[in-house]
Amino acid sequence: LKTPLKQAATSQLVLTERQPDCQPLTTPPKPKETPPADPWTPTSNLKMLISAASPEIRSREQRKQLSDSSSDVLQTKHCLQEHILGDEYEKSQPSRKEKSLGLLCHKFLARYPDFPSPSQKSYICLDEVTEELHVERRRIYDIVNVLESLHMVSRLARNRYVWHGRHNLPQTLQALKKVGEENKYIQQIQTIKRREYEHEFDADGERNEEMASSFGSSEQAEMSFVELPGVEFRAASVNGRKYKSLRVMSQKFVMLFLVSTPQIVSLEVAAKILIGEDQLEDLDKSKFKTKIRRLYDIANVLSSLKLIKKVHVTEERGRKPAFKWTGPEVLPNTQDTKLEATSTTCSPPISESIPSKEQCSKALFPSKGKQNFTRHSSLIKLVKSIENDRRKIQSAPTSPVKISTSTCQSLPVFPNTIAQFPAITKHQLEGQSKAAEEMQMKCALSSPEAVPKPEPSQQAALSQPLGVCPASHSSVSPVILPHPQSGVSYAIYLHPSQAHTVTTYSPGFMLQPLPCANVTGIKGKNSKVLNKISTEEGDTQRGTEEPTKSLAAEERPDTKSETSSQRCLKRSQALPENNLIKRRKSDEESLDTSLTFFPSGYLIPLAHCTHGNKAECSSKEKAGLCSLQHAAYSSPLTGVIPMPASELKAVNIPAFHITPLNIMLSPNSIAAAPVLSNSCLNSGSAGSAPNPSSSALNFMLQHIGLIPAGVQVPANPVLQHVPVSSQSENISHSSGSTNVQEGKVSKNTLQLERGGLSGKYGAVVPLQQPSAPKEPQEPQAVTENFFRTPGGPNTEPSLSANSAGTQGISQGTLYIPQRKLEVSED
DNA sequence: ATCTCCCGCCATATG
DNA sequence: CATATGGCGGGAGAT
Repeated sequence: LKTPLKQAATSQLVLTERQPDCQPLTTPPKPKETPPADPWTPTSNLKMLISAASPEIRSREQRKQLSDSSSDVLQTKHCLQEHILGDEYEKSQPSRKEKSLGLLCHKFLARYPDFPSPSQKSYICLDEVTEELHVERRRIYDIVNVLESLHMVSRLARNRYVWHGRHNLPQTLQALKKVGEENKYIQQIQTIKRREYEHEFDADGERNEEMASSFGSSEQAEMSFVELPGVEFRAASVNGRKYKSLRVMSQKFVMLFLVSTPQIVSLEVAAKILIGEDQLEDLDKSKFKTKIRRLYDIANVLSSLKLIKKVHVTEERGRKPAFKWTGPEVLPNTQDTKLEATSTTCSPPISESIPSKEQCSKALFPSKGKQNFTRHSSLIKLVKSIENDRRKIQSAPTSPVKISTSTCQSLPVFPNTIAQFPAITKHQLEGQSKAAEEMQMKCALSSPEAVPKPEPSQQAALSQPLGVCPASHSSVSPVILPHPQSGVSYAIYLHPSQAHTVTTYSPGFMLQPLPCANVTGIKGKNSKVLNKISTEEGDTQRGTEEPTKSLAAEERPDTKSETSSQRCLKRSQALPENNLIKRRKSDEESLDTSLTFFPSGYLIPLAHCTHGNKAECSSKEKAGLCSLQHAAYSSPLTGVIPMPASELKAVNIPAFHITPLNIMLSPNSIAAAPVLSNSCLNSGSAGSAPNPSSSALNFMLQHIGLIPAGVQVPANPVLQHVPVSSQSENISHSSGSTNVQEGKVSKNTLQLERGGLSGKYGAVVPLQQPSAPKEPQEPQAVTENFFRTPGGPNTEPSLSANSAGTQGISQGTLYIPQRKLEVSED
């Protein structure tokens, strides 16, 4: 009722059919009185006509090519839509796409330089823009609002904006990342995902509880807008209390990318988080829909900026729309002096704009400032959340591992390492324009990404018997599984965070895939694990990487650093653990101190692990950082399995078998994956070979927190299939479902063998390089995910060393239902 | 059917 | 008060 049916009008016209002059409709919009004439006929008719023409044709030459009637109709339609088009002939590409926000945004952006010279500011006059672009004002606001959120423009006065271009982007992103971290977004994501799987929608207290804790209990409406020093909203303008929701949403959305490990965020999750923040009370469906709509709007703009790109995450349930961050990796800033963010809520400081360049550089270089973060609700929340976490931990049923601070501390800190970073960064910055961006990417890439090509040296390392020790850092440790026959060892890096899934690859053998979910009994889980990301759309990405793509699946040196890291499995996200750590950190106030935890899913070369992890890798630091150092790097993967070169390739190949393991770590456990054992390349056959003593294994697992103290894991190959659940709760559920699932499992296995699926399971990374490329191609998507081994060429993953290191982790508990174990192999 | 998301009404903010 | 902003959600095009 409300909206005048434009449709109705349309229909009528259509009926009328060709009307040479569209004119009658000058003011089409409000014919309320013409409701339902024959809605269908006309409409359907029109649809048919349109559909008749293939989309392509339609868009290209629909005009000429189409038959008269159809063209007429189209025209008519066109006229209607654009009431003003006097001469309809011309292009008239009514297709909806032509009017998309994304396209419009491109046009808009085309008007201004990415990096306008500081000296001359460019102003934006909305009236002009709307006119020139032929769009309604409303649309421009959508674009501008998002740009404002990134501080690419700022409003001066009515109708007037200043164009800053991308100068502020680095700082903005850094600030956003920081805020995102402080906001526990990582945890929130986890929570949401977990819940999703557990029970689709059950509104039981448990859930609420969880939610509540995860999202700060109080839902203080904290719609805060993150500002940069020189770019705050001008007093005169939009400052008031209006929340600028689109702006805020946009920033939060971006934060999600910056914070999550694979920098992929599904709309669904984003929407939930954004909703949850303000009001967790009603999970209204309509609200959700609206949020999604808005997210699409934002996403379109961000896509135009090339900051994100659309992808799909495929889960068991099907594929869901998501976006992947393709923007610049955010530097882990260690301190921010310049980058402080202020919430709008507070009185906006009015500061002068600082030359962006300068700012950037300052920001990059730690001047050691204190955090200037303006305190805002997020901090408060943080505190609360921390408390909650602690509480949770303590009370946790399964006695989750607590991360002992001491452990962290024990790790050596290598401040120096960091030092290097800045230099690079600076360098990058200097070249501001795109060149700069590219450079960054390169830098980042150089190191770790190279996963696909392990070096020979690695093999050597592998061959050595590894010590089985828990890695020093809790967060990720490699698990090495001996492979009996092949003699190949695998290292699996478990990531505490979400993954929980580990994949084992067995060369020549059968593997059993254990769907995590099945094993675990948790439905959702696997799905996550399984999802694969396909990037089909990537529309216009910058040329930069194209060439690379062509490479075989295995190696694609990605150009983008971050990308690589993200590529890992889809599933995961950040772990709660990380947050914990962070929090603690924050509590202590010490910046880096000793916390070492790796970003989720990162693969760390053993050798370097120790230091690598330390600060840089620590939560915030990004892979990029690590990469720079080359030594430390991490791969976002959840599970990594190193194998001999020959095998490596196999991984890519569809044919090989992969057994996914679920390892679920208790949320708290930071621990890394344990190194199970190793076998050497040659070990050969024997399953019987008792390489890893079971006791040792158990010890490790327990140590790491992968299994509860009481649980014993058999020392044989079967182990490989051990699922570990990270969440205690899950475990419980699992037991029940286990049986049923088993059947399923087997099925899955078969499928796996067929190929294709490989990608879906956890990430497997071969440590060594495959000598011969067996199967060249796998869908890139899959490959990408799998092989993101960090570590550049130099990096050698020496499993041995690091793995042993972690003692601190001891507390972790590995939950492995025995049954599952049984199931697993057989 | 689902995913996208355009369109534009209308509440608010601004001047 | 007239406009400028921009929240919001219906509903239709794209797949």
